[in-house]
Amino acid sequence: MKQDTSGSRPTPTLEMVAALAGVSRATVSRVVNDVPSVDEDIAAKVRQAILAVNYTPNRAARSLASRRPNSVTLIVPESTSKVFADPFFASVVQGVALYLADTDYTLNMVIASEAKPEKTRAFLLGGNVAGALVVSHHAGDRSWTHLSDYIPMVFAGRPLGESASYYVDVDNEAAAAGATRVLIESGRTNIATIAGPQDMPPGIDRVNGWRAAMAEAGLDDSRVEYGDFTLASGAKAMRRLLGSGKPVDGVFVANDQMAAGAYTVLQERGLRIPEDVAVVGFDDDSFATSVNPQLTTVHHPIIEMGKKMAEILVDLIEGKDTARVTQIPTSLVIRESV
Amino acid sequence: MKQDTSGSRPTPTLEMVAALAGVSRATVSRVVNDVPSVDEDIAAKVRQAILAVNYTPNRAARSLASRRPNSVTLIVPESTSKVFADPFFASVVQGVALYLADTDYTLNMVIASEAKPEKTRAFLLGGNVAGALVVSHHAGDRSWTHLSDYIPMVFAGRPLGESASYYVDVDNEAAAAGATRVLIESGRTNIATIAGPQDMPPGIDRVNGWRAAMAEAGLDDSRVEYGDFTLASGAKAMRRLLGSGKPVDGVFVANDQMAAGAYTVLQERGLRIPEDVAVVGFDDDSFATSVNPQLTTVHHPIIEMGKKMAEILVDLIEGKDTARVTQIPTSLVIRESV
DNA sequence: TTGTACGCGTTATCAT
DNA sequence: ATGATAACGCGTACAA
Repeated sequence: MKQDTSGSRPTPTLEMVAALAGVSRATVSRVVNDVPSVDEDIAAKVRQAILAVNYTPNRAARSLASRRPNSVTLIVPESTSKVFADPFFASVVQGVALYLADTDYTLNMVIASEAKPEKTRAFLLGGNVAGALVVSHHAGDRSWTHLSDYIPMVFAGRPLGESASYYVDVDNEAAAAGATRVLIESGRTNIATIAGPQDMPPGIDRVNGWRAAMAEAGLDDSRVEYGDFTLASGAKAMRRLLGSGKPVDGVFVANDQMAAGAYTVLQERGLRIPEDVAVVGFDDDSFATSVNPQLTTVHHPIIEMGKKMAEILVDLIEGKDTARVTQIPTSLVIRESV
Repeated sequence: MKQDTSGSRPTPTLEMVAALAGVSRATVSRVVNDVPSVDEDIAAKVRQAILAVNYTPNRAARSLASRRPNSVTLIVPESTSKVFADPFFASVVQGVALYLADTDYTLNMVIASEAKPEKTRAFLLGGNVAGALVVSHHAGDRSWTHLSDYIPMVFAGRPLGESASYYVDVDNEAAAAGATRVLIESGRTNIATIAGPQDMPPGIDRVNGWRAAMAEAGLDDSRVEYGDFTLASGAKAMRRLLGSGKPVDGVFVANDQMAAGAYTVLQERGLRIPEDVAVVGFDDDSFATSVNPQLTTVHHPIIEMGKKMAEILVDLIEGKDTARVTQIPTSLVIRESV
C-alpha cells in the first residue's frame, strides 16, 4: 500500500485551502462549519478550493480544538456470543449506523469485557466519547446505568426495575395483545401462549399482553408455557402444551424463533397450520418467512429502534431535552399462519 | 447526566499528572508510552500519580501529535440488510473487536452507503483512519480493493477474480472434500450436493471440494443442485434432487441453513436422517444444532477469522510484512446426521 | 535519563 | 465579515 514515491502530496489541511483561496484559515473553518456570516462570494471560492485540493477535515484536530469528542460508542456485552448470534443486535447496529451517517459523529464499538470492566469505564469516562449506546439482547441489562451520570447514554429496551435511564422500546404488551386479538377474531377460543423468560422485560410484557387480550374477550388464560426465546425451547413448550390435556386451537408465541420450534412439533404431530391450530409470532425476523406456512407476526422495527436510539443520544449530547422513554410503533404482519 | 455542580473537576491531563509527580510532561508521556529509558523509581511515582488523578490519555490529542490515526474502520456494505441478518457478519465483528481490545486501536463502523460512496471514500482517505476491514457476507466483493493503494485493507474471504488484496479465509475446497469423505466413509455411494451460488467463492470452492472427493473415490458426481444459501433454497434443491429419479443416500450441503431446508423436505417425505439419507453441512452455525437430528458439519471459525483479520491489519499498519492470504483451519463436527 | 520547546490541524476569542 | 493568534493535549526532536 501507500505508494510513497516522491511526489505523494500530504493530506490537505485547512491551511492549504486557505492559501489557495486567498483567505485566512479562520474563514475556511467558518465555511466548513457552515457559519452563516460568511460572504457568499468568498464562501464559493473557498468551497472551490476545498474541492480542488480534496480537503477533508482532520477529526482529531477538530475534536481537540473544539474540546468535544466526535464519536459515540456502542457497548456490547461480551458475555453473550449470543448477543452477536442475535439478529436483533445486528439490526440495531444498522439503524444506529444509518442515523449517525448523517451526523458528524462516528460510531465506534467496544465489546465490554467483563474481565476488565474498568477498561471500558475508563474509555467511556476518559472524555474520548460523546455518548454511549447500550444494547444487550432482549434483556434489561442495566449494569451501565450509573455511567449516565457522567455521559449521555441510551439503552435498548425497557429496564427491569426502576431506572432513570433513557431508552427506546416497543410497546410489547400492547403489541402482544393486538397479536392475540387476531387469534381471537379468527374464532379461536382455546388460545395458548408460549412465553419468554420472566426475567426479561419482553418476556414479561408479552405474556401480560396476551393475558389482557384474553381477559378482555372473556377467555381462559391458563394455557401458558415458558421458553427462553430459542427454537428448541419453543418446540418443547409446544410439546407440553399439546400434552397438557387441554385443547389448543391457537397459540401466541413470544418470538418467531420459538414459533418456528412450535411449528416443528405441530407438524410432526400432523396438525395443520392454521386449520388445526393457528400461530402468531413476534418480531418478524427471518424465521417468520423461512417457515411454512409463513408466519403471521408482530413486526418489530428494530432498525428504527437503532435510528431512534442514535437520534436521542445525539439530542442528549447536544443538550436538547428529550423524553426518557420513547416507544416505537409496531405493526401486525398478516401472513398464512392464522 | 453530567452533574456539573461547581466542583466537577476537568478531565485530567498529562500536565496535571506531571505536576503531581513532580516531573515534566515529557516524562509522563514516556511512562504512558512505555518508553524503556525511564528511571524505574520515577516511573513508579508517575504511575501512582496517574492512578491518583485517574488519568486517561486524550486520544484526539495523541493522534494529532503523533500524526497517525488510532482507529480502524469496519466497512459494511449497505445493500444488504442481509449482511446484518447474517450471523457471519456478527461473528467477524466480534472477532475483530476482541482482537482490537488489546491494542490501542479503536474500532469504528461505517455502513457504506452506495448512495454516496464518495463520502465513505473521503472518510477513509482523509487520513482519519489507520486501516480498514471489509466484510461483505460470503461474497467476494472487492469494490474497495483499489483503496488498498492508499491505506491498509484486509478483506474477509477470497476475492472472485485476481486481486492483490490481503484477505483471510478458510480453505473451503479442502474442508468440503473432508466433509464429503465422511459421507463416503459411512458407506454411502449415491452422494449428492446442494451447492451455493456459483458467483461466490464459497459457492464455487465447496462444490469443487465435493467433486474432488467424489472423483477420488470413483463415485458419480452428477447429483448437483444449486441454492442461494437460504433455507428456502435448500428445501427446493432437495426437492429437485429427490425428484430427479436418481437415488440419493447422502448429501453434502454447502451451508447449514440450506441443510436445515433440506431437512424439512426429507422429513416431510418420511425419509429418515441419517438412516435413509445422511446429511453433512457447512458453517456450524446455530442452524446446525437447532435442527433434529443435530447436523454433522464443518466448523467455520468465524470469530477466529475476525481476530486474524484485525491482527493482519494491525501488522500492515505498523509496517510489518505479512502474507497476502491466510487460511484459518477448519474442523469437522460430528453430530447425528451421518 | 530528563527537560525544553516546538508542532500537529482545528476551533474560538478578540480585534479590526 | 474577516483575520491574527492563542489555546486544545500530547509526541518528540533536541538539548542538557
